[in-house]
Amino acid sequence: MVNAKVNDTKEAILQLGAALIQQVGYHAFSYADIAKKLEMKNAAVHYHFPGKADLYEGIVDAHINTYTMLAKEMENASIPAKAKLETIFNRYAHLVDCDRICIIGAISTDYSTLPEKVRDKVGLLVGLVLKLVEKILHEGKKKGEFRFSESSRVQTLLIMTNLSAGVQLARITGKKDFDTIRKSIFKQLSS
Amino acid sequence: MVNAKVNDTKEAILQLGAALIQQVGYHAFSYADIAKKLEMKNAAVHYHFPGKADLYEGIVDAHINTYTMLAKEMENASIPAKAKLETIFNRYAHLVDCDRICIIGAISTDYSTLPEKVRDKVGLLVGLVLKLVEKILHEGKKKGEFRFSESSRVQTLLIMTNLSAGVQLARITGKKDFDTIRKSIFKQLSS
DNA sequence: GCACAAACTTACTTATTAGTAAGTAAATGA
DNA sequence: TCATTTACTTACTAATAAGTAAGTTTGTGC
Repeated sequence: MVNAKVNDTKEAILQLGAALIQQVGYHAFSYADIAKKLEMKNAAVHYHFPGKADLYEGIVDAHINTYTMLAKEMENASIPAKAKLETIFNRYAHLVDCDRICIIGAISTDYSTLPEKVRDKVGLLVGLVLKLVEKILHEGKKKGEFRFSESSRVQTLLIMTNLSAGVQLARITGKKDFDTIRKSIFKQLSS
Repeated sequence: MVNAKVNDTKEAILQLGAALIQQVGYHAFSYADIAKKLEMKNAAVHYHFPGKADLYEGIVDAHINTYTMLAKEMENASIPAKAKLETIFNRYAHLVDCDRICIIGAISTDYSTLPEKVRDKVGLLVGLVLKLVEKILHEGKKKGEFRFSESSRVQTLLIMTNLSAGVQLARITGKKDFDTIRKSIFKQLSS
């Protein structure tokens, strides 16, 4: 990989880094692993991300961007709230297929070992994701698509913990349990 | 630490190991960390657990024992199902205070890096925990303490994922969110 | 066509990792 | 009491970790 565009390589490192965090955990892979898979040298990874914490920060930043964009898209999309929520669920279902766990779940394991700067950004990311789902639920309730007795915020906490740990559990007990959780949530929301 | 009883040292390693897995993650601590904290040499830890995977296996075994005993106690206890469920919830609430995440959540991160032998035992452990809660919910429903429309098994999946990811989320957003989830679950169960 | 910066590689360092081999001190058991 | 076992320590090894300094190639603006 000689002289590829910056953003290509940097992007590739970010995506592989995120995949590894979600597949094996942050402390279970090294820069050498990344370099080997991307067919470059160790030092090339350090060129883009001097320290491993910088890589982590970059990955969190990327997820903040993704969810900021997703939130904007959903704000403007004129589709049912149910379809919006399904989009979120599909993202999590896909994780199970890739043998990944959700990024927030993965981060929560590493959290105590992260520098404060990164922790702060993680807080931002989590806030973003929760807000996104909260808005979908709120909209769905207002439009009569969803029915739930808790506040949208509390219902978001319940559903997002179902999703996050559902993906984790599926690793151990199989995907069927994730699908069961998924169905149950939608059933309850439209009862 | 010269000539302490086997079980004392071994037990201390197991407990510290579990704490570290739940606090910083399996791949984020070393035998040197354990040795230092227990004021012994690196090789002493290897004496009790030759490889790190053996330590992991020992920790999973210990949890299997704990939950087997807990299940037996609860089987025989003549207290309300609600009290039994509260015992489970208290265990998880305590984790938040110790800056730990739940052992199953922690394991799910490491899962892909574990040897098959350990994975199998993890499967056993998860089955045990789920069965324990399922029985509590089933009993509570039969006695009219709890009300829920799903099967006990599905309701267990929902609640346990709420709990596990609730503890993880609380690390990032604060304990208040865990308490919110807790209250909401009990409210829904007795509605 | 030349300076310069971007995107690397080569070649290293230092620390830490898991793990082992050999020795020792104290308790146990016959 | 003497051999054996248990629970270690001492002293090491080989591999891997993160990270860096210095050099090289390649594209770009002027």
